[in-house]
Amino acid sequence: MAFENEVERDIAVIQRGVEELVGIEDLRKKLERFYREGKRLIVKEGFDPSAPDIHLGHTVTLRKLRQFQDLGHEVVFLIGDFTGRIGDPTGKKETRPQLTEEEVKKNAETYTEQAFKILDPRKTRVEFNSKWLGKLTLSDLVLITARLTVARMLEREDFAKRLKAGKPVGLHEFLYPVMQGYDSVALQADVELGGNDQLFNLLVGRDLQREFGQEPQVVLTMPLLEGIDGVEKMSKSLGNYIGVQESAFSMFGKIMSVPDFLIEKYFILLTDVPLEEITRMKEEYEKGVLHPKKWKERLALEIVGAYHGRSKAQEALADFERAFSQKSIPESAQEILLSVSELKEGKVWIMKLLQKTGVPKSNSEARRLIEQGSVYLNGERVGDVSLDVPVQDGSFLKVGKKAFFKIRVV
RNA sequence: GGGGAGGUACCUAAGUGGACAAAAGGAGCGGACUGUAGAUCCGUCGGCUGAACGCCUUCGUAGGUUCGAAUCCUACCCUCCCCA
Repeated sequence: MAFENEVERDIAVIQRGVEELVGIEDLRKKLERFYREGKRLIVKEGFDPSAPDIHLGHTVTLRKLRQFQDLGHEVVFLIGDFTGRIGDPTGKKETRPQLTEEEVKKNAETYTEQAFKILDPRKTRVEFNSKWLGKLTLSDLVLITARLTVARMLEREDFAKRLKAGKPVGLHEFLYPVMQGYDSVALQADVELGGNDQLFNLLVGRDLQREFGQEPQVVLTMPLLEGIDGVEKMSKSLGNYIGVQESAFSMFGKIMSVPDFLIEKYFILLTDVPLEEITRMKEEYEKGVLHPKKWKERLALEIVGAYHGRSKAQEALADFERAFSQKSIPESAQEILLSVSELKEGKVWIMKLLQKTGVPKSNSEARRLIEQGSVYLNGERVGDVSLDVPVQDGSFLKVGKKAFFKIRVV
């Protein structure tokens, strides 16, 4: 076989961190053809337009897409504007609210803008699946669905589980994998990427392509990335996410609060540090030579550096040390504005001040925070709800462990 | 279409006329400890009021009975199971 070395080398790159790779022989064939005839692979991933904030969880597959681009292939960034109306059954969510065309457009823009922090725009094609799904007639749909069976649908773990648990399964939910699969047909995708929870959907695409006489796509899933709680999949709604738009300080801090047992996984999936090096660090950690905090710092530097640059990452580290090791004021504390008229003899009611931070969701919560001793002004605990506290320009407020504020009096 | 079970807070789940803002566990939040990790312990966990054991809203929805309803009645909506 010609180009054997190139193909095997590429496959090794592609396999890093992968959870499941279905159709490795197909992949080999496709890569071989790429080298022989120059036919680039079409690598597709679908994105939900209703959640346009990209976090590190999304970047796991985005980074993989980027690797394909670096190997010379074309990425189709597919916005599921049509599918989004149904809602992926993976989430416990009901049908999603219909987005207007403008909303979809706007979300798509912010979405791709963020995605291009990772993807190469020149090798990315953005598509919307309403383009073909919107044109299907009912009889088209019947013909497509006729190629799949109910038993096949029930193989999906999520459906099977809910069925068994006596939870509802909407008939329309069956259409989600069908439509996603049809996307692959419409795009003639060579590879489809997704999180491991997408495995079923991606496989349907493979089946469907075969039914339509196409070469079946290679299915590649990445592990789901646990969020900073270390348990649940990283997601915005669970609040356990690290957004790619976040400040260096906040990103750094969040990475430091990730449980130790995830360090290796984060390294593999979120950095370009070579696998051998990661393994070496892990061994050192297990031998007790490498302190986990140091290891994690390295991780944070890598990730923050990728989004903010090396020097900003270093600053974030220093700031982090200042805030937590030395328990003093981090440079990057958020400012809260207080006008002179809000002061009485240089004092404000502590509750007022807390509300300004936006941390407590209600006054009751604010009270709780104070009563539980989590509020510090200039390093001194404020434990009494009724206190009026003296503030000046530059006063420093800490709420809980992680929220820092600098007070500006104007 | 017939029969049965059920809808309680973020989740699981108790409660079947007053002591219920509602048991218990989990998640979350906070404190101690620490490395903003984990484990552990303690506290908290609808909202409003410069806070009182005062008020408002919440037990699928809308009405009703009652001094008083998550609990009883009526109608409606939704889900699950069995049969067809």
